[in-house]
Amino acid sequence: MQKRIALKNKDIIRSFRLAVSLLELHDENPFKIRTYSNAVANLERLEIPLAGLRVIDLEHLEGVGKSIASKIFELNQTGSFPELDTLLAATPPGVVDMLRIKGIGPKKIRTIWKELGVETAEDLLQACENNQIAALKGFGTKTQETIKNALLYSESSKGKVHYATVEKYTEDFVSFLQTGLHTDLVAVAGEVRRRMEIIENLLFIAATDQPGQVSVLLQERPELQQEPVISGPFVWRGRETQTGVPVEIKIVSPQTFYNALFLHTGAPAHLQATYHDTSTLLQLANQQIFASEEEIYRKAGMAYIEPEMREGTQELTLARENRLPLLVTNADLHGILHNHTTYSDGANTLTTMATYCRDQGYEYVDICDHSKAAFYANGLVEHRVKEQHREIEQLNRELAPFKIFKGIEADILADGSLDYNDEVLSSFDFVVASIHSNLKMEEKKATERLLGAIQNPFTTILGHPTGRLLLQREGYPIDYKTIIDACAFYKVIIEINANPWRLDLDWRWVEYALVQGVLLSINPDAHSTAGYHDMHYGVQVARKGGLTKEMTFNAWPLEKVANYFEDRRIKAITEVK
DNA sequence: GCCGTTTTCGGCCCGACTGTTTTCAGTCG
Repeated sequence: MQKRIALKNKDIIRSFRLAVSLLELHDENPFKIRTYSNAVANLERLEIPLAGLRVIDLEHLEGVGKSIASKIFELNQTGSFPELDTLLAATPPGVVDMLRIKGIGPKKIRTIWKELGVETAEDLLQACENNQIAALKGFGTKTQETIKNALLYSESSKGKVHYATVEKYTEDFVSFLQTGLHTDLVAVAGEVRRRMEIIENLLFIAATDQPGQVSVLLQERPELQQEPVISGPFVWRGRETQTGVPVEIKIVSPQTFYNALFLHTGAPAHLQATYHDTSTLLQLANQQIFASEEEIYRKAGMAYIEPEMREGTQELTLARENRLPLLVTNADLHGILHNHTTYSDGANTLTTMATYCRDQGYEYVDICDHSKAAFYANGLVEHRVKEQHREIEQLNRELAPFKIFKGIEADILADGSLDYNDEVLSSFDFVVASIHSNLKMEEKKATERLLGAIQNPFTTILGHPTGRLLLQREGYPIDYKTIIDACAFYKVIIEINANPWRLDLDWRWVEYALVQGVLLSINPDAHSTAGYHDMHYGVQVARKGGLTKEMTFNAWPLEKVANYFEDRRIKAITEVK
């Protein structure tokens, strides 16, 4: 009997996306490919789980007919469907991997594969080095460079993961060791404790008087593969096999636990900081046993520094002068800005997005669907803006005192203008301006384009300033100081996009923004109710950068936010008259 | 492969941009 697998909608969508790419790669009927793409677009907007549906129910879904319905059903039964299996069997795995390369699509990959016989990333890099790619018809030196850069970027991302990928794992693993070793003295240290956006290794500190016990316990963790050559009696080293991330477990005596935790949390620049003019924190923690991290800082004559700030930048001076900021917390947030609904490319309806947010205890939610230039994301043409506004007004009457603000994520066009006229822009409570197209830009071009949007009186918030996707693509280069200075001058709020793939504005620029008096808003860019939970990651990087409650726009209460939006909107209308 | 009929087969088909061409295919969002 076949095992029934309960797939999530996104897993099903992922399989169909792969099928689309493979069909294109194998030069199948373009209309068939379009149909699959349409089905994917419709499935993305579905609020109900596909897993429980019968074939006959599936056939009634928009864009889904007999064939696709049975494929969805089959996916749920077996995890695949015959056509996908056939396509995969006809494609070398290395060629399937190439589909992930940004800047080239299935057609170009087909040419490379068929003309040059290239079937792996290594061969592809070699072909770039040998100038074979540039020589292909329809290719040139620029395409070859694009491919080479993408391969090198992907190579440099190997064995690294987003913070969000390992957070839950590290928490569970700490509990596991605490239970097994009968102690509370187990903690994650290193990059994870510092809440770095990209994690290159997992480091744990475990206190026990019986070091041998750790190896015994780890036999229950098949996902952890030891590398005996680099391990020892007081350190276990190896890898977490699902992600490939290196893992290190330091085994210490209970007395030295806090010293070890301290020494393995701060970045080198933090530990090398001097206190009382001569000694470093590193020396201090190596010389004397402490019963807590607070005690270490006290001894050094500094205020306690939160782990996420221990990077060796401005936090040491602030701690010495007892001027450390009181960092924003999840509990400080009153509302959630920048969210998508089924009006554009979100998975949940306006009502669902709003009531969910209300039920989580927030005072307000801001809906920012895509604007009309984002055709691919079903961006809102003018009459649909009006339609959405009517629905928001109706819901606001029903849900009061909870408030839905009418926002939009307006595309910043190539010339820095926004893609609606002033009249339409003035109909929103506020505007998030973001770049989504033509991401290949020089720093000068990108900075000027952003400046254009910042100078638009209707722009309230600058969305994900660099467009980066961590571990997947670098953002366009920008002159941070110029952008932040302009936001200060034109009173534009900067978003800290909380999606773990973005975390953009980068936390390294938070302090500079605060010094210039720029407000920051921690926004999830949620495309479903689940997306709201990304706020947590945004708060972490914001804290890392030193953000306070006062300077976090969405930590403001409803009335203050409403007044801010209205004042700004009226000022903009007056300005363009 | 789906849809919508003039019900059983024809039509479906974003816009901007890049990099390659010398008029447009491929890619992206």
